[in-house]
Amino acid sequence: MSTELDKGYEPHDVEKRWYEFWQKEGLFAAKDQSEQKAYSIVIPPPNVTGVLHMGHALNNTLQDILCRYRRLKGDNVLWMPGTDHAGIATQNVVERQLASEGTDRHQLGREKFIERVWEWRKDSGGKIIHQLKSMGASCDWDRERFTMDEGLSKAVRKVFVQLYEDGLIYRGNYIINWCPRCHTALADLEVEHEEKDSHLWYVRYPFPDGSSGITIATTRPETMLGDTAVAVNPEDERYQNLPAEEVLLPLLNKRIPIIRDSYVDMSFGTGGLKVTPAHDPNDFEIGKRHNLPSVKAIGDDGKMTAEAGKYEGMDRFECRKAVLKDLEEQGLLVKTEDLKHSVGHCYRCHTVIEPNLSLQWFVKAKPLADKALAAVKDGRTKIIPEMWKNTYYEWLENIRDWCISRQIWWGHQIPAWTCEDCREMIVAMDDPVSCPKCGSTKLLQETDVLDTWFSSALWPFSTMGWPEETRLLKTFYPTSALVTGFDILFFWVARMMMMGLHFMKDVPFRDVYVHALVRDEDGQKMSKSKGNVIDPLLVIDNYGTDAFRFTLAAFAAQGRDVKMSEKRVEGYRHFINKLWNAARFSLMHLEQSCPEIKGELSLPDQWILSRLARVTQSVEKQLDAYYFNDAASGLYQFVWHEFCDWYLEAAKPALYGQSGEEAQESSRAVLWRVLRDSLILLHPFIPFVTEEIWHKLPGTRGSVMRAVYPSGDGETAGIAPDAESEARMETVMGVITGVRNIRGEMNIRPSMSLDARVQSPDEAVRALIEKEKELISDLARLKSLTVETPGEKPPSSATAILDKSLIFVPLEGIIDFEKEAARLEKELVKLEKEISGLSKKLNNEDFLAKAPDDVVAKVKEKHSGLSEKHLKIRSNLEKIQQAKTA
RNA sequence: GGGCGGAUAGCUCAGUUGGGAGAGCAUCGGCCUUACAAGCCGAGGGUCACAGGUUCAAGCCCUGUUCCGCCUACCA
Repeated sequence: MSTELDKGYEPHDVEKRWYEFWQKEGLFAAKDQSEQKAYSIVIPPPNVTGVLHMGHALNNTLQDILCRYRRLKGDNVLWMPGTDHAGIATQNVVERQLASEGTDRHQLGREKFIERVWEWRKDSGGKIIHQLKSMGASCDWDRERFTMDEGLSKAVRKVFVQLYEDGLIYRGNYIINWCPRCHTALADLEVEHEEKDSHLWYVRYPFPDGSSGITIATTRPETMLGDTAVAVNPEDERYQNLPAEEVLLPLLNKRIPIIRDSYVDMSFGTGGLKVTPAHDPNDFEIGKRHNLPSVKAIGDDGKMTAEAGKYEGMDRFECRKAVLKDLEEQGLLVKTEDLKHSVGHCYRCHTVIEPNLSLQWFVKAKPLADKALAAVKDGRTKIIPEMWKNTYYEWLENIRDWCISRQIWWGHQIPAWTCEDCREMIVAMDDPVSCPKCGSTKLLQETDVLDTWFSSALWPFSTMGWPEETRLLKTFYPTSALVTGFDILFFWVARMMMMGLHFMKDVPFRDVYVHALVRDEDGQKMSKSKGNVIDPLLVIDNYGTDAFRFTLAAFAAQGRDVKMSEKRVEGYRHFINKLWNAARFSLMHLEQSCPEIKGELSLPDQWILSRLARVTQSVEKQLDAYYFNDAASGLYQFVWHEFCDWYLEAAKPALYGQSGEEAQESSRAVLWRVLRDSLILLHPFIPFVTEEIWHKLPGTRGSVMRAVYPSGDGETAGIAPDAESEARMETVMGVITGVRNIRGEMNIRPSMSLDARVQSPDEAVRALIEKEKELISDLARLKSLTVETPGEKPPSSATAILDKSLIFVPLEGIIDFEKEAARLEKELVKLEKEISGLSKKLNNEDFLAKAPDDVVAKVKEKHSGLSEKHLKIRSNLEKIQQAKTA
């Protein structure tokens, strides 16, 4: 294989090639059983109807980083992929398809319709899986699951039956959230509330004799057609001695009772409340307390029922207008006020929700929630960042029963049958043939299906083969981590906790890492209607997957939203390219050999190995704690500013053989080592480019995914942080920077070689600079460098100060005295500010007495250092000013 | 109504034990220096939202205020 690299990195064919390679080599595969440490993550299953958006991109990048990192560390990693059947959403998609063909599901029939959905799924469902692959996701694809698969359906059924037998599932008539468009009940969570400008209408319900009556206030006048009472607070003095105990319901001219209930807020409106038990949860409760009949005036299709009299068949919003118009004409509309109130919408189709009385199935949530609550409180499951714990507690502590039945066709049909003869309810694992009570064979299966979230609540164990006792479960349950957005903390995470604890007797995951939302660059939520959506696939096309992934990781700080803009991705593409070119340069010097580090190392060699050891340690620490951004930016800093900017430049003479063969050998060895380790460290973040370079790097075999993860602890790795080399290198870099600074400020072209003199009272420093003379001269572009004890300042020279040393650059004929004076003055001002701050501390007796000794010593040292520096600069400035006037 | 988060350089944000205010981008100046102009070298830029408090010491801890964002709620 050629070791030549192209001048710029071209991601597209590289990505495709390596992804296929990884799959072919089975590098994503988990072992059912292994000596290795187990690490597992189940993917938050995207909707089978879904297309990849920024949220998925972030979510899966983070999971992939964790999984690739753990694999490199030698763990047996299972990343379980799959999709969710998304009952309502999928049914909607196929129904739209039918509509375009001029038919609908009722014409087709249930069985045929389900077939159609499966067909749709085969053809176009699961598109998102391919898109995840283009993100580089290293899921164990051979294990891909779907919530409607046979195995998972069995798990669903088992759970339903057992919960029913445990008394945790019941059926009953309650007010639920009804979506008239999707034609199904929804859980409370599935209703999205939005503040809307609306009105509060005051309507007079006259007494039977037509006299004054009671005026009520309502935001939904159409529901009055289902009113069965008017309520007032028993304490309300305005309604103490009424001439009648009934009023006439306008428009329908029906007598309804006046009831007294303390629920009524006397301060709201007129203190009169219309009661519609069939269309309002509160009214339903009041109705129960007072034995009121429930009248359903709005049907399941959102149109008025026969109970609505002449309004029958009218759409509910049309009816509102008609009712208001009629009331107005009859003089019963007393007044209209503006009112902001929140209106519930269907989270799937955004239709206004209708609270509706209906026979549904519910999960009794409290007993399950208590366990889920305890597991986080006692730390069996950790939520990261911690602030989400409160949100989790808050919800579980106030949980209400969960409506799980949906009046759609696509989903797990509820395994319940009613005997037509004796009305016995049968809930069973196997379809019953006859009624166990009366023996009748006339059994009718419940037509409702279960909420999709019911099946996804089982995901961590149903995907691993439960209810069978599989080896997979034994190896990987509880999973190590769950990575998810906070928007499904309740929908999914809390419910998985409840189900996992109930059925597996253990939490479903050790850690829950909750990441933020991806927003646009102005912090707005991305949405199609706003037109600010950035398509991840387009980003990948334009910048490459690695650049995109690195951007996501670098911005994924805990507890803060990720603001995404293409410009940022572009910035990180530059980083990928930088790495690419560093590799290109390195490979020119590495040729075929895979050298071993031996012999005496140069200072830059020692330094870069120490820095490598540090970044290795810190990346490990950061990833273990889910500080993705810190890990990413630490690597960025190391690769670009330490490896490329300093090490490669410093190592050039040695690499080009200008310092002898031995130096060339050892610098090659160090270069190889640093590049190799960097590739491994970077691989979880940017898998493609690292794999590509890995294969060009001599001395590597197979995939970088099979590499041994480096460690920076010296013991096992041979490299360790080395504070002394770092300090020495810092001094050297300080001298170089000092000269460069003078160059920059004096506008001296880089092509001009300079002389420099360093004066230092410190013998060790003089020796160091003397020893590294060549390196310094090279990087600072000096033609001579003299090292001496402090003495006379060379005439017409610019000065830089490094600790106790002075760096002079003689600029005979070049120096601009004005400029140099200004430069020094600026430096003085800066120093004075710092010194005065430190003096203030040192003059404070309390500080000296109470602060820890090491802090005091540090401040003292700093103060004296800066004071000395100040003195030197001032004397130089004086000389410059003399020279200026001379 | 309840709760949570945020306010730090022009922009986007780090700042995980209270002791140095930092990065990237943008800006300005200089460079085609044999990996990279998608680059290199250098520079400027801050009342850490506001007001108090604790402390020898506060971006960080406490109290209050303002403004943004989000979640939650049976507000007719």
